[in-house]
Amino acid sequence: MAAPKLLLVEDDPALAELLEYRFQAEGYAVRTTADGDEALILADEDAPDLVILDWMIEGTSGIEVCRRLRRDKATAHVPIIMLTAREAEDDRVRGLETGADDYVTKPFSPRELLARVSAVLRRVRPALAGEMLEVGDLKLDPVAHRVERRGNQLSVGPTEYRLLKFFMESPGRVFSRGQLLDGVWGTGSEIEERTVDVHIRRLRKAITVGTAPDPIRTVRSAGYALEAV
Amino acid sequence: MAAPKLLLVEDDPALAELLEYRFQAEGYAVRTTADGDEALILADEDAPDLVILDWMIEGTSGIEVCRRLRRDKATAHVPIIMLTAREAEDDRVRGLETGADDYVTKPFSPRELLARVSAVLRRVRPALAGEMLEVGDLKLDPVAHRVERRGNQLSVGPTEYRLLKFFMESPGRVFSRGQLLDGVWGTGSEIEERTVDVHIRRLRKAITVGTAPDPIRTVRSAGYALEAV
DNA sequence: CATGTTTGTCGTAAAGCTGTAATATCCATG
DNA sequence: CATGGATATTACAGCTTTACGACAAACATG
Repeated sequence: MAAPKLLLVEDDPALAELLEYRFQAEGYAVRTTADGDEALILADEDAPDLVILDWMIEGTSGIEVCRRLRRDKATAHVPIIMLTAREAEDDRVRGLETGADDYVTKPFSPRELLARVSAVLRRVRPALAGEMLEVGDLKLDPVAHRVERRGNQLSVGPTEYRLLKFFMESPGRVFSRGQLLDGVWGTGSEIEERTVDVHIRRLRKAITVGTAPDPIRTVRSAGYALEAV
Repeated sequence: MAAPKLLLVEDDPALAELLEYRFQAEGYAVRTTADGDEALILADEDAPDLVILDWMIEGTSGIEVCRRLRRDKATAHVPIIMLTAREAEDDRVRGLETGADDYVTKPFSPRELLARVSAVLRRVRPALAGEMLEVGDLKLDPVAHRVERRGNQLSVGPTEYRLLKFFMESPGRVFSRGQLLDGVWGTGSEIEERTVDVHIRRLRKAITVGTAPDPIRTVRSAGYALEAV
């Protein structure tokens, strides 16, 4: 999973450093600036997945930064979480009206901000919040019903799709043909165990990309497993 | 524009009445209940566009209501704003982790809650807020009821329009015929699933412009999805 | 009320998928 | 290296799902 890219705009050095540290520890790629104008430049260079924006910063004000981010097509849909003083209800309302997605009032705990960032990302970019299955170079998006390998869209039939999804939910684990029949075809299916072989073959064929190695391992007299390649 | 449907779950009668009044004045269709179990029933009968959920209610707790809404496929994607006591940071974090989209801490002003509701709806259901929907080269203006593609004005029938709008609110996502019937025709419609095919074909025909590719993807034995082309 | 549009359903054609069986190949072991 | 057991591959007939065209009823519109 690519690390979600955050842009942190905060002019209190102590708070900025604390947050940067915490977010990096959680697997986010963080860039930080104390200045509104610089924030706009950074956001324009490489659009972040989410902006955390202190409302009271030097230079261009938070509200103005928010408005300009929304106006620029490249960043119009990047979610923004603003940090405001507890008392300033007006700021909060104005921020939401300007197009901020959320606010967190100071003082807040890093844990709360983390939960909020993760909630927003989950909503806006499900793929970034881990609703996507990844095993080695295989990616499966259950919402879009898509499978991709090394950037190539794969065309996978219904049964092969279910089979692959089943494997990807337990990477590395060996399943017997009986277990696969139960898990993929449904308990009590009246299907020949040998038929599994055929679908494994079809799946292997479907996920072949160039010279990439076969990620499905045959375990003689036991079953099959999907390996992270 | 159809009035956005809110479900308000609040057991303080005074607050409930106040909010109901304010939201109706702003053009929302509000249903109110004080009880968690009843909330689930109401939400299931007719999925609201947004739920405002007090964390401390009688009967089933707020967190449980939230979890169950998320678990039911029909309401899994309905945004939830929770109302919490100011001090209870744990509740807020837990709420966000459970799948709530936002929280507002008590006491709050109705104006702030209004701003937040509108912000959430704008983000999750842009069409409800009158914003332009864009997916690939398709543009849909919910206010003017117009659809255009690559500069060409398209002529789209009523049902096809609703269908397209529904798709454009969740680009890339695959919907089963049943989900489409619920979302576009309304819950509990007594229509043949095969009929969806026909409307898909009509929609495909309506959005054909020159040699532009078909943005509607058929996912065999699963449904259809609109792709950003 | 006449006219054109929209809507849901059918029947059929076309496309795609599935399970099985027959055959070839692989592999561990004596 | 021969052998028995297990897996791989191929072909195919039957089945399921989707696309398409046509139609009558319902609806809207002037």
